[in-house]
Parts: sequence; C-alpha cells; structure tokens
Amino acid sequence: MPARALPYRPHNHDLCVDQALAQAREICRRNEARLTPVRERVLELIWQSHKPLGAYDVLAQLSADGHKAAPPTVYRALDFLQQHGLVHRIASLNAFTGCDHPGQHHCGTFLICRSCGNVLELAAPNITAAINQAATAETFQVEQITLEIAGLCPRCQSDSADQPTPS
Amino acid sequence: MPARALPYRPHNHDLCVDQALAQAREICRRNEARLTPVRERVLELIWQSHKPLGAYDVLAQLSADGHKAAPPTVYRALDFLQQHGLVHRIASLNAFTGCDHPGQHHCGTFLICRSCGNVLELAAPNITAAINQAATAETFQVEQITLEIAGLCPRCQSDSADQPTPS
DNA sequence: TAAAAATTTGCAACATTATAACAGTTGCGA
DNA sequence: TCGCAACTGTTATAATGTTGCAAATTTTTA
Repeated sequence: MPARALPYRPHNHDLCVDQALAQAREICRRNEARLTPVRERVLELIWQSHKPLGAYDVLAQLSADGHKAAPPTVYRALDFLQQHGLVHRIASLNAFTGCDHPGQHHCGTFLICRSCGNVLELAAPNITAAINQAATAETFQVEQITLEIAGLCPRCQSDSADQPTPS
Repeated sequence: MPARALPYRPHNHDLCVDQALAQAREICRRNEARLTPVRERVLELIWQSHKPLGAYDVLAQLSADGHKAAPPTVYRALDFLQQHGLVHRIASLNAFTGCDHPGQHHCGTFLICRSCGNVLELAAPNITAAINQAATAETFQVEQITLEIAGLCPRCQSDSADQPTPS
C-alpha cells in the first residue's frame, strides 16, 4: 500500500493544498455554500502550513497579500470553514488546521507534537466508540468531542533529546 | 451503593469543598509544596462553583474579598494548583475546574453541559486505553491528553427544549 | 431588467484571556 | 541575623476573540 502523506514525512505539499482546495470547492458546491475569495484564501493559507495556524497568523499573511483585513474577516472565514467541516480548531493551541477528510462526519482526534508542532489528524473509531459508551453510561448526550493528544511524533522521538526538527 | 455526588444532583456542596480542601492540604504536605493562603483561596473559589471558573472570575472574587489582586496572582496560583493535580484547565472553555480525584494520575475526561454549564469529570480507563492504542499505532509518544465532551447532561435533556436549568 | 432582500465584507472599537519584567516580601536554614 | 529561595505585588503589554454598524456584493423576486 502506498505511504500515506504524513506531516513529518516529506512529500509534495502543494499537491495536498490543491487537493484540499478542490475538495472544498466541491463540498461547498454541494452544500450551496459560497466559497468566496477570502474564505478560499484563508483555507489555502491554513493548508499551506502543516502546523496549526493562529487566527492572527492568518491575518498577517492576508495583510502580506496586500489584503486590508481585520480580525473579524479572519474569524468569520474560519467560522465558515469550520461550519462546513473544512478546518478544525485546536482548542489547546488556539489555532486552526485543515481537515483531512472533510465531508465525512467524524470527531477530530489530533496528535500534536510538542517538539516540531506538526499535527496529525486521526480517524479513530475505537476511541469514538469508547467515548460514546462512557457518555451513555452517564446518560450524557454527546454533541461535540474535543480530543487533543500532545506528545512526541515519531521523528522527534528519534532525534536526540528534545531538539525540534525544522518544519 | 450510595449515590455519587454529581454536579447536577442536589447535594451539600460545602462538604465537597471542605473535603477537596482537606485533600489538597494533605497532598501538598506530602509533596512538600506550600498551599499558601492565596492558593488555597483560589482552590476554594473554584470548588465552590460547579461550573468551571475563568481566571478573571476568580480574580473578581478575590477582589470582592478585599484582596488587591492582579491577573498574574491568579494565573500563578492556577499554575501551581494544576501542577499538583488539584485543578484542571478546560481548554475549550478557557476555564478551570476542581479535580475530582487528585493524587491519582489520570487523563481528565470532561462531560460539559452546554445548557447548564456544569461539568462532570470522568475516569474512563477504556477511553484512555483506546487512545494509547491509537497513538501507539502511529508511533506517537503520548504526554498529555485533552478530552472534552460537550453536550447535554441528564437533567438538561429532560427539561423541555433547551432552557438552561438554574445552577 | 430593476427593485428588494439576503449575504458577505470592511472597519472601528472593544472585550477577554494570558504573560513579561521587575520590585518587594516572607519563610527558612546556615 | 544574614542570605537564599520561593512567593506575591504591580505595572504594563501581548495575544486572542467579539460587537455593532455601514458599505458592498450577490441572489432573489417582481
């Protein structure tokens, strides 16, 4: 089976971005949602970075584009993208990352490397099942799951000590 | 078996607070850590509320005490309490809640009611196991788990529609 | 097509959450 | 009682996120 593209494994990332954007356009078309230029650009910026991007990072990049933007512009675009499952917000980082499998309903589970900052999104049915079971046992009706796992990615484990690997 | 004290089940909460404080004193004694007046007071304030308290909520209450406090005072106390496992930070709420079973190592799993705001801390070995299994499969070395489940607690489910129950 | 309605964006101000840097104070052992 | 370490106070500032309203744009309707 072909190697999956992983943040910490070198690959042609422009391709990832292109695919993500194409998929986003398709999803918005189906949802009759408008992927306007600002929204698309924000999504692109987020995808271009493997590491989650803060709202103000996005803002800075927009400004670098020459776009005269203010915080609300960015937050609104991010809200839109989240609503359509195109990006996730990582609460423990106050940052945003592209969704790996948009369209499919899933609880975002994230492996966050504290050394290099890369993030891997997992689809982990076992975890989801365990969570739902535990919640049901408490008669709790689950609506949203935030699961963020911090630690060391494979590459940063093998690197001596704790030096971060360049992105 | 005796009914467990649950945030959404009426009970003598002063007792919870007293027990939590006594336990905290004991833990700090064993750890040779100093549970100073500010720290103890912050812990008490957090325990007095079933709902997670923001740092600035704590600050406001300290000020109401007549204590002339500033943000760093609160954040430092909270850091201390977190380090000793006496409180948890809920990332998705930017707020803090008392730890239900301090001393024991555990990954905090939280059921957060979006209607009444109460939070229940779970010890869920199954979930932890599933998480560790998934992480291991990705050769990821887990250090810290953030698991926050938002939804409706039993009481708010049975209340018609979405009206919040008073605390 | 033209007017009306709805959505999106721009913009200024502001609210909330968190940290940095440094000075003063307190507890405690030598 | 001196000195060190830990803790607290204080001021300022950084980082993150929101409100409210007006202008522009797109979509809908007549």
